[in-house]
Amino acid sequence: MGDVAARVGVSRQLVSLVFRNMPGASDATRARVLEVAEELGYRPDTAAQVLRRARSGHVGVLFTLRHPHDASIVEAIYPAAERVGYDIALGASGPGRDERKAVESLLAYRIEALIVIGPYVTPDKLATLARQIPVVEISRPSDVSGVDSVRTDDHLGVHLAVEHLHALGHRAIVHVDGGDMPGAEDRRSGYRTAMQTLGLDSDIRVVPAGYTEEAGARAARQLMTDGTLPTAIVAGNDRCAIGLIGTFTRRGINVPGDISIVGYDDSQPAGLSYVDLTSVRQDATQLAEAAITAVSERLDQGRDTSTDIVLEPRLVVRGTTAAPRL
Amino acid sequence: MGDVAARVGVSRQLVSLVFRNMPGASDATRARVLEVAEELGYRPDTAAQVLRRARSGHVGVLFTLRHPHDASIVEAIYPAAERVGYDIALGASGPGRDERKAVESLLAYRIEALIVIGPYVTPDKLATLARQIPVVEISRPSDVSGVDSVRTDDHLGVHLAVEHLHALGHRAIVHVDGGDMPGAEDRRSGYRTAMQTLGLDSDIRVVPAGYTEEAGARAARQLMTDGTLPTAIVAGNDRCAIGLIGTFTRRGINVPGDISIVGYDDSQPAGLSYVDLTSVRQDATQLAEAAITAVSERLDQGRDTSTDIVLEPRLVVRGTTAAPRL
DNA sequence: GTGAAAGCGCTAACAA
DNA sequence: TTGTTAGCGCTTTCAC
Repeated sequence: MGDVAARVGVSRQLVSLVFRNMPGASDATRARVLEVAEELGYRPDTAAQVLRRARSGHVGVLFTLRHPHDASIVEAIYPAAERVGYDIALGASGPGRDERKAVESLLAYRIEALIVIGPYVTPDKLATLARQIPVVEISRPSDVSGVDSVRTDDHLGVHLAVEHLHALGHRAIVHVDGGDMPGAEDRRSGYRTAMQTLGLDSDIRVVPAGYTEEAGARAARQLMTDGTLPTAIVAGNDRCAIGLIGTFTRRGINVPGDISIVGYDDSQPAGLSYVDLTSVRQDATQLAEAAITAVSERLDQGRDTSTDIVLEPRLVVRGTTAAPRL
Repeated sequence: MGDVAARVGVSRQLVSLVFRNMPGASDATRARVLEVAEELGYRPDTAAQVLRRARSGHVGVLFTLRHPHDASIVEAIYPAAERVGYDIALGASGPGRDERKAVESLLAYRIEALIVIGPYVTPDKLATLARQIPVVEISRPSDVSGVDSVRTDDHLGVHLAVEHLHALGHRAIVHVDGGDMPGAEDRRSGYRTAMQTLGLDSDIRVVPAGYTEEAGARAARQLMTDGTLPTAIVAGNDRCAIGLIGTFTRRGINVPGDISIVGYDDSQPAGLSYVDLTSVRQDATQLAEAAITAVSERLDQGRDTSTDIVLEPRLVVRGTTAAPRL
């Protein structure tokens, strides 16, 4: 930095101002500084900035690499964070890296807040974290005080799915659920109340599964073993739905001819031409923005009460749902 | 840190030693320091460490969030890096975050080397980078001097796939390729020479596609339009294979009954029960370890020549390949 | 717009 | 094992 300053013939703090886009330097000087910096290959050192500043300006994001929908959220977090002036520090967890280590490492970077995507952090761990920095959990209603949550209205989302199937003429609608994954409980209860509202109490049936293709595949096999298939299924999420479809199709059961299937998330695979899955859309961009907004409110506006932001889901009708065969 | 030292009744540098696992502190003191640190919630500040040390001890990893196989590699990089004492700084690129920004930000963290996973960095950009720090490219043979590369022998991998199909009795074997994606060129040429070696010159046919499900789906539609289908396909990668299978299956073409399909990567979806895809395995763990080894050789052993590490692929036979229908 | 001075939290080199 | 000293690259404050 000294080199740049010397070469341009200005002071070091002027160079610092320029790089931080602060007022105090003329446009000409600004341009000159940037030009010389480029020439010299100078780049401000993040570590030094973080060390010197009172605040690090970094928000940690804890995520797993396995879920396409989570990946979309991570992607959307970057531009959202940029808009409010925060940098992102990524922490991956998964086999080979437990989330404890990932969190420790993020904290060592002095992150000011943590956004948690995905299901693998226990509530009490979150509570401990929340005592140190603001924590926002995406996709799961947080029962932990001090932790904000951002999610879509899963109750309503499943309601939309069930209504859609009912409108097509289905009555035997099964819910293949997400077990204890984020949002699964709300989706289950949404299914139950929707069925009741539509007068289908006696058709209520929940098959326990999970948020993976393999869980969907297992549920499909179980349904086939059990005897008569339902005419429609609301799956816990898209991955589960895809596992169901793959398994049914392999056994000669046609989707949507023999059975209609609705997914949840409207993640990238749902839109693929040969999948063409009817799904409940959880907008990744909206979730990301809401999460960053929650962070910014805590950090920049001094909010100190928990918030639970609930976004509205939307049903995206595609080719895996049709009227039941008569 | 001062607090911890004071509380234990030792010097600050002793505390520093303990946290860096350096010799010079007795076991008893070590335990006491750790205990008090825990109690006080003390954690060494990474920014300060990086700033002070001559070397940052960080290796950057540039990746996209879209490919399951890349995700597996990222996961495997963590334990590999830990073993040689490096920390990982993740930089995601994708829609919402271009790789230029991602790289800039990693560089600003003073990373000592960069591992690039995936295809989106242009060779001349890599060359520029390689002048600043060691760069390792995973999955693609690097044509850029100064850039190391780690990959599997794609030529051989496809050869194994073609041989397997030939042994089952196939002759009309098509390659649905990966376009200009990493490794695609080698896979194409591997296909050609394998076909020639087996005396199937006249059956050689390459359909241009890409590394995504949708590219596979398009290729499948094109093959169906073209008239007679081949009896077997070697796909550019697993995602492409899955797109092929999905599209064929939807049109009533049975896999492997009507057509056998081999993927490439042996990524997570290949092993799913209802996919059960025969595929060429590229071991993510091995790739990750080799990449870290290459980094460590440059950084710790002073290697200054480029290296190109080629791992051996292995064919994993599953359910999407069978003898052709007579 | 400048220049001087201080210090973020840590590591390193050395002598004790 | 300890204390001392110095300084990583930057931001901040203040008087000019």
